[in-house]
Amino acid sequence: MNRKIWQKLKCSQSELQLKVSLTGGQSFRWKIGSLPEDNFIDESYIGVMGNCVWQFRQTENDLLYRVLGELKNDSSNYYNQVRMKISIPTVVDKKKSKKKTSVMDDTKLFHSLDYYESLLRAYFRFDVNLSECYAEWSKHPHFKTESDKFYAIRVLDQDPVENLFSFICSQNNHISRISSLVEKLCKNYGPKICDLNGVAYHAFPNFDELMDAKVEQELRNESFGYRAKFIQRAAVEINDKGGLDWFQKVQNMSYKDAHAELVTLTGIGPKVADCICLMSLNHLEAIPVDTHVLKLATEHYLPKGREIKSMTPKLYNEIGDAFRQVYGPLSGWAQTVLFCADLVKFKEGKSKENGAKKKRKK
DNA sequence: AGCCTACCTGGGTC
DNA sequence: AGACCCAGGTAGG
Repeated sequence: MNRKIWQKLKCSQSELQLKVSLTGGQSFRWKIGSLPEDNFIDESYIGVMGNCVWQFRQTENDLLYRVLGELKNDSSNYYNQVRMKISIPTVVDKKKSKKKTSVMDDTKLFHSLDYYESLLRAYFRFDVNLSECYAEWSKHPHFKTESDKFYAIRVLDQDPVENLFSFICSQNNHISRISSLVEKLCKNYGPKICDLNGVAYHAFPNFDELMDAKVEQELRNESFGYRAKFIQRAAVEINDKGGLDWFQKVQNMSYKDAHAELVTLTGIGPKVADCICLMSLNHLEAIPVDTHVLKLATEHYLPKGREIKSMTPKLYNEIGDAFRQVYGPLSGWAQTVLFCADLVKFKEGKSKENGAKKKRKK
């Protein structure tokens, strides 16, 4: 099997919209892009997941994928080590291991095709039938009006380590800057996977790479601002709590207990804790309440006429409960769809404003 | 318990 | 040109 050959995974467009699922603010590692030799006209996405560099695109009935590069030593791969959902049929190529070839020249995949498919099924949560979910959630009028445009947005099942540190970076920030900070973490502390057209692709570092006291200053020099301290401290605290075993434990707790455990870490408050619960610890009833969701909640989910001065823990819980009441056990997924819809509308609104202003200037 | 303020940085507005 | 505002918040008072 060759890296250059596109593989197919059957998947209709009503079950997956790649664009918003990958770039709508859940993960910060997917970029629209292609290789110079690519000669298709549709959009493709390149990014790192599960210690592999992937390229994705989509046809009417299939998800197309290639693995452009991967870490040879993937013992730190969370899908293997932390989740242990997948048994790995590693392809051992004795000839290759004797020869000292760089990863870049290696055109052969390290694992069986089943392995990569299993990764994708887990990552995109293909066990969830999304059309059925949308039908159920559309019983609420707000979801029904929003979902026409924002179809088939999937909640990704991400690596908890990457997810946790990425969302520490997310506070008080735009997606574009969050992405650049996450890239810096990978570039400076993560193992390099391969080079493609002069661009180096790195896996996300393990938390133990971020523990050293000097990391805070290094990150400040890289313009992380006050998040630098949170990252370094959280890494130490995770280690003290048991590292990867701790992530496993938190995943197995009830949602409420997992949330309580996460907020004990420096730099993780209620909102980021819910992001982690929802996106990488399998607690799909978690509702991250940020400024956008607060707005949605007051407009559509809370009793009207209430004056809101600030976000208190009590109000935070009320909003989460209101969404859980309406959307049930996968309410965090429904909330993600609404959030993406609101985010895109917010952006469009801004660009319209700007367009109008430019016109006025003329 | 609720409310306030400081916190880094980069991009946009006026 | 140079304040000022804001962005998927959190800690500490």
